[in-house]
Amino acid sequence: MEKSPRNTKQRRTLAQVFAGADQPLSVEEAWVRVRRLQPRVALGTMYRNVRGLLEQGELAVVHFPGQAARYELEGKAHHHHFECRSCNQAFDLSGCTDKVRFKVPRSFKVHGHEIIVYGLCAKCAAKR
Amino acid sequence: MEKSPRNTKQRRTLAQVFAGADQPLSVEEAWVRVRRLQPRVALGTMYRNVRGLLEQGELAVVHFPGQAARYELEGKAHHHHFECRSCNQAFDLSGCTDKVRFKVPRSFKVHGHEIIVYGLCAKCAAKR
DNA sequence: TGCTAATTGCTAATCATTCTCGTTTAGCAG
DNA sequence: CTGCTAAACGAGAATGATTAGCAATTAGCA
Repeated sequence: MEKSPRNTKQRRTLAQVFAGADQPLSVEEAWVRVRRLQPRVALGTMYRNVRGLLEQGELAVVHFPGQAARYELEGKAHHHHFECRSCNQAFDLSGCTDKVRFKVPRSFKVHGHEIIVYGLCAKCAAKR
Repeated sequence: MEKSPRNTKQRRTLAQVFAGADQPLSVEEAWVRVRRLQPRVALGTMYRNVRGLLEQGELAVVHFPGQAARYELEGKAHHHHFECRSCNQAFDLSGCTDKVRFKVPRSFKVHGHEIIVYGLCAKCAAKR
């Protein structure tokens, strides 16, 4: 047989936090939320579980240049992200012009792509 | 008056290495090449100078999810990157379908975007 | 209810990057 | 050409994110 991931309380709480999140969370951001529901969870456990959920395909990574990795529930429609250069928050951008064609050499094998748009979010843009 | 960046030997060698590079280099990759021309350069100095050149607008950063930052000469034509998931090398992709339109809320201010295509490079794809 | 391997909490270790500090040196004044 | 001073250097310690190691817990099946 394969593996048998256990349904621990901290794993459940973590999944619950991501399910209730409206934007990608870093491990530490998630940790803060998890501890509100269940104090005394180790940060290391957070990393382990995030990795676990990631491998099970329940979470997806979102990388922002120069920042800690963030995660969100997998299975959303194909979308990309916006990063505010002022407050560093991450936002989801629905849709992606699928016309995106890149001049990748034929010999290369394309698995996917990632697009990050950056600038200022509404709040930060208003402050100027 | 402003600042006065000194024209040191290590700064010159570093610029020279980037000028001769055909792909984005991480600080450590650049370090290896610099030391071939000039042994006994400290890694910390590499970071300092990369940052300096970056601030002077002579270098541009390229971030690859989960990897150390890479740098390349600034001023190339608008282009994006390909990351090989097997050998982790970075390749330049010329051009960018400028039709790329994202559904960013009007209130957001867009500064730019970054696209990363990932998969297998020619060499790694052939090994399968 | 009991057993055992998966999981946890805690701590030490790693990696990339930045910082500190005493020493060297670019580049201008004399 | 010689001196001076702040910028830059080298070496190593410090930081932040993430992973690994290990003894103590515990989920889940017999």
